Amino acid sequence: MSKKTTIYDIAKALDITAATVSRALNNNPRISADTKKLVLDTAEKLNYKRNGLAAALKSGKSNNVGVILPFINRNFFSTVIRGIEEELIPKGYHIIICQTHEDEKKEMETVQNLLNAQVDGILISLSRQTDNIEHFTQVLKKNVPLIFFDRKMDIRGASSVTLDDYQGAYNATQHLIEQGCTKIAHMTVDPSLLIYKNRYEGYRNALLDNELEVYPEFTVNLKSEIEAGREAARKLMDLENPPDAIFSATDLGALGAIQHLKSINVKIPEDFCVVGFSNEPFTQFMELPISSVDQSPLLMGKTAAKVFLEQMDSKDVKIQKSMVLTPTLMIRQSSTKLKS
Amino acid sequence: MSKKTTIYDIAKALDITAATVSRALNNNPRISADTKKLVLDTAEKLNYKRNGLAAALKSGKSNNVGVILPFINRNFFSTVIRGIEEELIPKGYHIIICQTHEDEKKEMETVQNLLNAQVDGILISLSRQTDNIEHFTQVLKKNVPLIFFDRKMDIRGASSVTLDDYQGAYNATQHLIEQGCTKIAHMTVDPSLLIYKNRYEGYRNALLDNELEVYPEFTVNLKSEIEAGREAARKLMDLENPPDAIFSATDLGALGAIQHLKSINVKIPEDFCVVGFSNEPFTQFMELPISSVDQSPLLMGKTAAKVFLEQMDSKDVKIQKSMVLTPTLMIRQSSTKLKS
DNA sequence: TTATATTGCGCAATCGATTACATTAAGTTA
DNA sequence: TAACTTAATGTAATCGATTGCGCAATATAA
Repeated sequence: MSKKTTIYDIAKALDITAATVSRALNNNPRISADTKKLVLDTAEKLNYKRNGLAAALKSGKSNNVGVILPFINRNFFSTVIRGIEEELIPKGYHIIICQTHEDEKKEMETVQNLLNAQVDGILISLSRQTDNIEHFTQVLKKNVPLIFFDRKMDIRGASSVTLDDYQGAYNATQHLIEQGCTKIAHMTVDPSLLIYKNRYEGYRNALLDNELEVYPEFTVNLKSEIEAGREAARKLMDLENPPDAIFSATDLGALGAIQHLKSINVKIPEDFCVVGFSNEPFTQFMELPISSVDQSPLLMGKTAAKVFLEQMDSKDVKIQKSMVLTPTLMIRQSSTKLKS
Repeated sequence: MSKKTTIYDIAKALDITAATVSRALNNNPRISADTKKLVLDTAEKLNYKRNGLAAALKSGKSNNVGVILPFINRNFFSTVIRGIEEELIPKGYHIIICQTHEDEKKEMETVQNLLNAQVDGILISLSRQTDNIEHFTQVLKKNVPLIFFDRKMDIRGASSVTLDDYQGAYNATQHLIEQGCTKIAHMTVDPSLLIYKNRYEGYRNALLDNELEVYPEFTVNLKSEIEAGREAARKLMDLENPPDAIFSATDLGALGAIQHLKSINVKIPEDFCVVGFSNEPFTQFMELPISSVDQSPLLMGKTAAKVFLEQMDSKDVKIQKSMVLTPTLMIRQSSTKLKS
């Protein structure tokens, strides 16, 4: 276990001081080209590796950024992460990923932990439960960039990258209307979360703009689970005047609904259309591929990362950016009544 | 932006030295209970937060562990991560996740980066390409625990947690045989990777143990993609003497095969059985749920984390552990010819 | 009562890199 | 040539926490 070589070792080898070595390694213009080369060569020879911790301690910059999200094992989130990585790793950052499991308390703890670990920034997608903002004001007070993605909260000083959920929902609903559906139901999850509220509004306004009635009993809340989708579809179809289409705010909900509809021999898409939301991979694998709204998770991650980098580059100026990505409707068989 | 409080601030407030404060905070037995209480109270009052970087620099322990894997946006891997987190976060560790995208060069870079960041340990699932071991011996030389999961390499000093791929494949094949299939084909990916080699061996030996012939043309290599599965199935069915079952080393391969089989009106499971590997979520969502071998990713992650903790607890003693988890065959409709 | 533990805490070095502030030598200008 | 730049490097403090060693005060033993 050979001791790691430090700048002092290099200094000793060249009979100069550690300060000079440090400057040479950092390509400081006040160091002569000759010395730089000597230092670089010796560093190489001695197999020198910069001790990130020491540098971090002194400079206050850890080169770590924290990413907080509800779950990692969901395609949407893991793809966002991939986007973040693609931007940040090449810049020398490390990504610390933390899951909240939709638990506000855990979210608050995690923020504290990351702050103690001296992260240079925090990218976060809110837990469902969260309504406290104290932990976020703490982040901002410490002048640590805070960027929300997907699930945001409006806080002065925090940036955000979100999807235009309203537009996505509007487009999906409009598409169903264009397919000839007139009694369109909506499955939502937790209307207290902004994203679901926006999806509902998009759905609602598309109906209104097309002079279709908005039946309250056509909007059902459910957990984002497949069984819940089945159950909700059952209830909808048991109505006196059942719907002829469903726009679901989640893909699993849509899938559950389709399963129930098939089980009661409803023909999709001939007699019933379904559109989901998130464009989860399975939607295209199904025997009956499911139409869905794509959230561009890769782009969202990259964008959030870029916003973070901007904020780092100009720590003095206070930047606050709110970016909204445009969703893409992926039209598949589950809603293709008419061939266009 | 108030300056962070340090142990010196606490010391000054109580008119004692920072050394005492440090010891009190670390619950050192040489500090009196009274002093400890005072320090703790004052720390609370001044909103003191330990600077992890400083502690890390001094102690050489960063409380970060690196997790390296090919992709994060695959259910198997993201669930392994969840398992790792569940064990390590409560112990105060942070998890730095890095993706190799199956690129050996990137893997080597990543290992270097993590080492420079002074991680306390590295948990890794090999990239497909990797055959170099230099970067791993470097890790071990620095006395940093190295634990492989799922995709391993045999290196002195490194531990591993893997699945008994052989057994999983054997059971799957045996199950197909018990369903009455006699001409069982096998879709594999990259036979140079140990996991696929073992799956092949399991398949092969199950056939041999049942005195079934092993036809070379029944084993096909493919990428882990759905189209490849379709294509491979086409080739298999075009054989003079086509198979009556497929055991695929990947779920996407199985799905692609099923899609092709359906398209040529082969009845599953009546006339043809299919079993996949990995138990990806979609396998149970399908209209025809696909049998698959579950890899217990959560358990794998937890186990790998525990092995790491063990190694940390006894840094002096050299522990090398190889753990093999038992797979579970999830029998679903795609291979249920006979009701048991 | 003297010798010896034990308890509680301070002193100061240390981890490795960074950087404001000298300092020295060489080059330039008038 | 004196006065002044400029270039290149050195000095030493600093980031915040940890820890071996030592010392004083109190407790225990002989």
